[in-house]
Amino acid sequence: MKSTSSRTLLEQSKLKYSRQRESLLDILKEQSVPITIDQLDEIVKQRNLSINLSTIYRILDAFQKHDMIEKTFNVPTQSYVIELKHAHHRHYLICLDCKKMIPINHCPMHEIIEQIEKEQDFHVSAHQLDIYGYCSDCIKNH
Amino acid sequence: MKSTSSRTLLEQSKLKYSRQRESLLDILKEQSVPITIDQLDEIVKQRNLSINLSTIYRILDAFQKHDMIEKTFNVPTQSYVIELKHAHHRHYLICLDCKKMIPINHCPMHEIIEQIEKEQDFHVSAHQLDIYGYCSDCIKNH
DNA sequence: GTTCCTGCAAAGAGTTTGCACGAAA
DNA sequence: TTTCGTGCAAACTCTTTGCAGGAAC
Repeated sequence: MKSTSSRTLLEQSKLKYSRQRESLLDILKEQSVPITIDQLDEIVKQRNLSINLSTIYRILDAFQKHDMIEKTFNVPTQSYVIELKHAHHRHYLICLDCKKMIPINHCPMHEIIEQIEKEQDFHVSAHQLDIYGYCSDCIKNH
Repeated sequence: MKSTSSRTLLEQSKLKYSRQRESLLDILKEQSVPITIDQLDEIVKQRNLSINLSTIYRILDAFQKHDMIEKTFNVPTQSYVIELKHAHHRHYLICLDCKKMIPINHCPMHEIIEQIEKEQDFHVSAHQLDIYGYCSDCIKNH
């Protein structure tokens, strides 16, 4: 399975091409879990891509405005994390010890949200759910 | 129903008494929904309580370490919010328009968490859930 | 040729820290 | 008397902004 090229993704999102935008999209596509802006900047530096940090912020803003990424808040590390939007949105188990993020495959919120919309006079359009605890590796080592 | 005095709450949490700590606890106890550090500072100023902002940060740290408050992240406003811990933890419907936070009375996560602990090798100890959308007032006005 | 993206440096917001003084126990 | 909380100012981190040059279309 070959994924859409970053160049095409930019076109589809009606964003101008630039080397910097392509590189950041490439990096985000490789990630299996969300990363911080700091980690993103680190990867950029490791690969000698030479992208200014303020440019990274501006590009992430553009990606967010064009609905290409999700920026959420990771409580245990107290930092923002970024991920490309997936066809089906994801939730994570977050280990309070090693800070690892483990995706949950199915979003368990559908029924709950239906119920809330019925009971409360509120139109739901999104939600955030994170679950904290300890992963099997960290439980073993204690 | 009279709530425990802030002075007693401090004793129970094994924190030294101070005028500043008592005042902040008093303010937090009055709130029906979480508030930002900025809003807390505003209330302090309105009441001429004269508490330095760095002291507010230090006191909130102490409260958090002693498990007296919850500090979460409010996505629509992109800011931290603080609330006293309740006997039963709460989740909120957050209006993307007026930013109002509406508490949900019952946490709907129990069964979901049980299922996750069974399926995945992960010990759950906490979770965060926020639901975003539009409240009835804001729907009316559009 | 026009638009808009980028690098750089500087500014800004929010938060933390060192230190001396003062209050609580 | 000892411990520790507080105010103040300065430092620090993360993020945003203005501007001039350069790349995309």
